[in-house]
Amino acid sequence: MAKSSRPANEAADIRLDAQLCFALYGAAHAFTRTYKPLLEPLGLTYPQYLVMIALWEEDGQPVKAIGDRLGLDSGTLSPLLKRLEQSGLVSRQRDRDDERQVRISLTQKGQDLKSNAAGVRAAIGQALGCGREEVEALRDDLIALKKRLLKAGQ
Amino acid sequence: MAKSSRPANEAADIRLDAQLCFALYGAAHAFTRTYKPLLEPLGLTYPQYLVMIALWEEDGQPVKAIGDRLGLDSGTLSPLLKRLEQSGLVSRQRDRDDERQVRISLTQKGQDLKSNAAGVRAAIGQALGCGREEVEALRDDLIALKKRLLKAGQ
DNA sequence: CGCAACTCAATTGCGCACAATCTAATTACG
DNA sequence: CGTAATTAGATTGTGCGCAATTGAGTTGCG
Repeated sequence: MAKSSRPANEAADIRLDAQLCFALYGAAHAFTRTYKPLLEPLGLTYPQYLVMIALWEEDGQPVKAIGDRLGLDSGTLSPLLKRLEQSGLVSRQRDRDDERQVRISLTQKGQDLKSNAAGVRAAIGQALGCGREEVEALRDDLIALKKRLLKAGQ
Repeated sequence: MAKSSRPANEAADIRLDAQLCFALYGAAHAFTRTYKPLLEPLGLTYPQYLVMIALWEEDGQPVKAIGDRLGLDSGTLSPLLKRLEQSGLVSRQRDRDDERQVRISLTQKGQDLKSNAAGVRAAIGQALGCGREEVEALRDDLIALKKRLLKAGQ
């Protein structure tokens, strides 16, 4: 049974609260708002933090690889990486074997920042305020959802 | 047991794929990418579509109410609403009883657009490619997640 | 009443997101 | 070999998202 009042024709229910996309939109914004005060002391925005994680996982990646990893293109990454460079966290150098590529490397300062990330992660865990299993289940559902959406768009 | 290879200390797992926030970030982007070609014929962006849904639910709302509903502030809404006005979908007029407020009303064209929204919704349902129950469960999890995050940030 | 506190909307400035375009470098192929 | 097609990254332009500020309007309180 439906859990609350519904229009007669369920298929046409266009209300915001009925829609998965709106719930996703709101939850994503809530997440970045939660991160903001945690990342501010590190001098990072949330997308910059994602790039740093990608680099902590594997240093020296070309821009393209980072873009594939995060689902971003050069139009977003080029200026973002330039800001990270200005912050002294990464350096950028052309690959000698393929001069089209620009490899992004962590500076010492960028590597050192990784230790702070554990604290951020812990604070987020607190804010989530629910068990690891729940979080992992939701995460996996979202990954599956993303795959279905991307596949549907070819 | 863990479902895949993991660093020794699970609590410190900072990998992108381990994180709920990244899954959420990716799913949200995948959603707006799925919407984009569907909304383009209507001349709407995804956030504009959300505003239109809010107005189809209740016409004549002040900017503040729309902002509360969508979690956006006037810095985002003022220019967005101006664009909707230029598209001929809404009109804006100051409330006579409280001249601080600007009420947003649907034009005839804005009201007519609602019928197209059903098609958009159906196409998204196709792209989701999974049962209504699953979608609703995920939606409710996300709404709960959002509430927890916002509460944690006071 | 009169002034302080508050509320609403708009604006400015910065950063992300993405389409479209451009340049340079590499690869494929005749 | 040489030209066409492809690929990487940067740039430009538009729109969202949000903090901070501004200014007009309203409310509260002595």
